[in-house]
Amino acid sequence: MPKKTKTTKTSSLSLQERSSRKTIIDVAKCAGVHWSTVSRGLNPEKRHLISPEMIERVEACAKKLGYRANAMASALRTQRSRTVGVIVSNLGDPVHPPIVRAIEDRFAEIGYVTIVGNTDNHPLRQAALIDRFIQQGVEGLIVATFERNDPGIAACVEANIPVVAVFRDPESEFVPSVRVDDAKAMELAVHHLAEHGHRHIAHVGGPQNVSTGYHRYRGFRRACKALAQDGVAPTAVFGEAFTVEEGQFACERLLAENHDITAIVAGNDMLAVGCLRHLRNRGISCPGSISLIGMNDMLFMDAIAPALTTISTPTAELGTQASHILIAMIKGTPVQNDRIVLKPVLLARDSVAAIKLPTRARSSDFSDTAKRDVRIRSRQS
Amino acid sequence: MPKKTKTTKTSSLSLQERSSRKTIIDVAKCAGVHWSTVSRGLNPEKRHLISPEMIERVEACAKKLGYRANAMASALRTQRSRTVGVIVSNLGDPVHPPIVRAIEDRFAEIGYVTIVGNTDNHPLRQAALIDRFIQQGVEGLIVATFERNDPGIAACVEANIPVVAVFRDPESEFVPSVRVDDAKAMELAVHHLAEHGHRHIAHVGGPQNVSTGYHRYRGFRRACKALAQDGVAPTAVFGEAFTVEEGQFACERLLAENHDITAIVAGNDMLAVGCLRHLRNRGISCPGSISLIGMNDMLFMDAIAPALTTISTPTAELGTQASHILIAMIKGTPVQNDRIVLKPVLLARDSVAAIKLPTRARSSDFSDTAKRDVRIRSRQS
DNA sequence: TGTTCTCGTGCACACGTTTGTCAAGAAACT
DNA sequence: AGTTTCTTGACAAACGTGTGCACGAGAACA
Repeated sequence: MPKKTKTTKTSSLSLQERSSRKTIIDVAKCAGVHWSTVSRGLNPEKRHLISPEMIERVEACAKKLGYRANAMASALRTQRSRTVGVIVSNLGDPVHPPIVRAIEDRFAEIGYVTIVGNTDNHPLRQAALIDRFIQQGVEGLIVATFERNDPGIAACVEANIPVVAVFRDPESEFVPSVRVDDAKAMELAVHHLAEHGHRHIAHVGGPQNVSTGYHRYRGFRRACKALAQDGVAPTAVFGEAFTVEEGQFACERLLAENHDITAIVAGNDMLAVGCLRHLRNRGISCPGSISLIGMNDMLFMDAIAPALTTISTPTAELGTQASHILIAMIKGTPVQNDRIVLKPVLLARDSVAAIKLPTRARSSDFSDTAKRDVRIRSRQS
Repeated sequence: MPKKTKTTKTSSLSLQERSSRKTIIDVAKCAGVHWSTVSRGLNPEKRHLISPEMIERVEACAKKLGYRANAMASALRTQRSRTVGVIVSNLGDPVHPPIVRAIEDRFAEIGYVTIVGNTDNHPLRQAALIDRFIQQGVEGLIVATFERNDPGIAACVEANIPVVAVFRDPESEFVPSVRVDDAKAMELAVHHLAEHGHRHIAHVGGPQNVSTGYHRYRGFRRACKALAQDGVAPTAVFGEAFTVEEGQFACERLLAENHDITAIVAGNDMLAVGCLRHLRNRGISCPGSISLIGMNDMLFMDAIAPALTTISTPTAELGTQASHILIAMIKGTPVQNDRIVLKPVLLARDSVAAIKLPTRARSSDFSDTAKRDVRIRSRQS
C-alpha cells in the first residue's frame, strides 16, 4: 500500500504549509453535505437548484469558517480568470492614471481584478508584458501603448484574446479603439490662435510613430492649410517623447531657427511645460511674446504660470468607454460601435494673448481660478 | 458506456471554445515524450534532471506550437500565484502613481504580476478589496491606505498573507512599513520659515486619522514649540482630505479667523495648491504677503506660480523599499529592517519670502528652472 | 559477470473548483 | 395503487500543472 502512505504524507504536508485556508470541503463537512452542494449554494447562478434552508446552512458554515473561494481553482475549472490587463507606457505620466483608474473602477464593479504593466515604450517590454498577461489568463487587454500597425496586436489575436486600444489608435481592423480626436484638437488650437491674430504658428510635436503624435501633427497642418489664405504658415519640430525635457529641447531648436514665431501649439501638456521652461530660461514672455497651447489638460495645468490654455482630453471617459467595449467582447455581446472618437474641448486660460493689441491679457481679475476656464466646444458637435 | 459519451462531449466542447491554447500534453505529443518530462524541461529549477538534448527537443516543440504555460494551473498546483496586490486610495492622486510604478517594476523583474485597487478612503471598499485580492491568491499585499490601527490588518494576518504598509504607517506590530519622516518634514518647513523671519506660522493639515496627516501636524507643533522662545506661535486648521478643494476651504477658514498669519505650512502639495487658489482669489500675494510650503514635490510643483517650496518625498523609493521587504517576506528570507523611515528633503523655490525685508524675492533670474531648486538636507542625516 | 550506483524518464496523484448525470424520494397525475 | 414528474443532493470527471516515487538502462566497481 505505498499509495496510501504517499497520499497521507502529501496531504498532511500541505495542511502544515497552507496555514489553514478553508475549502468547500471544509464547509461541506461543517454543514454535513456533499461539497458539490456547497459549490452550488455559494454560486448565485446555480443557487436555484438548492433549497433555501440548505443555502442558509451552507452560508452560515462558510461565514463561520471564514471560507474564501479559491479564484485560481475556479479560474482553472471555468477557464475564466475574472482578470483583465492594462498596459501603459508609464504610470508616472499623468495622462495614464485617470485612464487606469476608470478601468479599474468599471471592472471592479463586475468583480474583475485589474493587473497593470509599464512598457516605457519599448516594443520588447510590451511583447513580454502581453505574453505574461496571456499566461496569467487575462480575459481581456486594454492597451495604451500600441503604435500604428503595431505587430504586438498579432500576438493577441493569435491567442484569441479580446483587446481594445485606448488613447492611441493602432489603426488595425482587428482591434476596437477609443481615443480622442487628435486632429480636431489641433485644429481647435490653431483656429483659436488665428482668431487672436496669430499668423506664425509652430507645432512642437511628439513622436510620429504613435497615432497621437501623428494625428496631432496632421491636424495642425490641415488647420494651417485651411488658413493659408490668411497668411498662416506652419512650422514644426518634434520631440522624441512626450516629456518636459523633450519639449524644452524641441522649443530651443525651434526658436533657434525661426525668429518670427508668435505662437506654439504643443503636442501635449508635457511638451508645453517644456516649452514654457525654455521660454522662461530665455527670458521670453508667455503669452507676452509667444502664446502657447497644450493638450490633455493634465493635473495642475490651471495652476502653472501662466495658466495653460490647453485642449482637454476626457481621460477617465476614455477608460470607461474602453472598459465597456472590452466587457461586451468578453461577454460575447455584439459591440455596436468599436471605433469611438471623443471630442476634445478647448480650455482658454492665460497662455494665449491677442497679437497686435498692446494690452496684454493680464490675470488681474480675482475670480476663482477653477471657474475661470472658458470652454470652447468643437463646432461640429 | 455513458461515461465515454460524456467525456468526448466535454473535451470536444472545450476544444471548440478554447480556440487552441496549447498545453504541455500537446508539447509532449509533439516531442514524443511524457508530459512530466516537458514540465521539467521547461522549469529552470528542475531542468537539471533532464538531458540537454531532450531539453532542446522540448523547447523546440514548445516554441513551434506557441506553447504558453497556464499560470492558473501552475498557481493552483504550487500554491504560488506569482501575483501581488497594491492598494491605494486613488490612483488619480499624483502621489500614488510613482509608488505603484516602482512596485510594478520591482515585481516584474522577478516575474510577478501586480494587481491594483482603489479604495477612495472607504474602509469598506478597502476590506472588500483585500478580500478579493486574497481570493485571487496574491502572495503579498502592499497597502497605502491603512489608517492608524487599521482593523483591515487583521484580515491579512488572519489569512496569513504578507503585508507591508507604504506611505502611511498603521503603527501595527504585525505590519512592516516604509514611509517618510513626516514629522521631520514639517520641522524642516517650520525652521525654514523661521529662518526667513516668520513668527506667525499656520498649518493647513490633512485628516488626522491617517499617520501622514497626524505626524505632520505633530511635527509642526513640535517645531513651533522648539521655537517658542523666538515667538513662533502655531495655528492649525484641517482639511477632510488631501485635496485642492479642501485646501482652499481650509485656507479660507484659517484666514477668516487669523489676520496676522505670514506663512502657511500645508500638509501636502494638494492642500498647498488649494491655499494658493484661495490666496489668488482673495488677491493676497504669495510669497509677498504670505509664504507657503507644501509637501511631496508632486509633478509640476516647480512650474506653478509661484514655484512651490516644498518638502520632497522619495515616492519611487518608497515603492522600491516596500517591494524589497515584501519580496523577502514572500521568500521567507528574514527581513533585517522592517520599519523604514526615509528622510525628507526641503526644496527651496519661490513660495517663501523673507519677512520684514522690503525687497521681495522676485523670479527675475533666468537660470534654468529645473536647476533652481535649492536642496536643504535634513541635518541629523 | 554480478552488484551497486547514478541518471533520465514515466506514472499517477493532488491542487480546489465547476458541472453533467443520476439516484432517491416526494408530489402529482392517470 | 401505479406511474410520471419534479426536486434535491451525491458522484465523479475534468481544468493544466508539479512532483514524489518507481523503474529501466547504463556505468563503475569488485
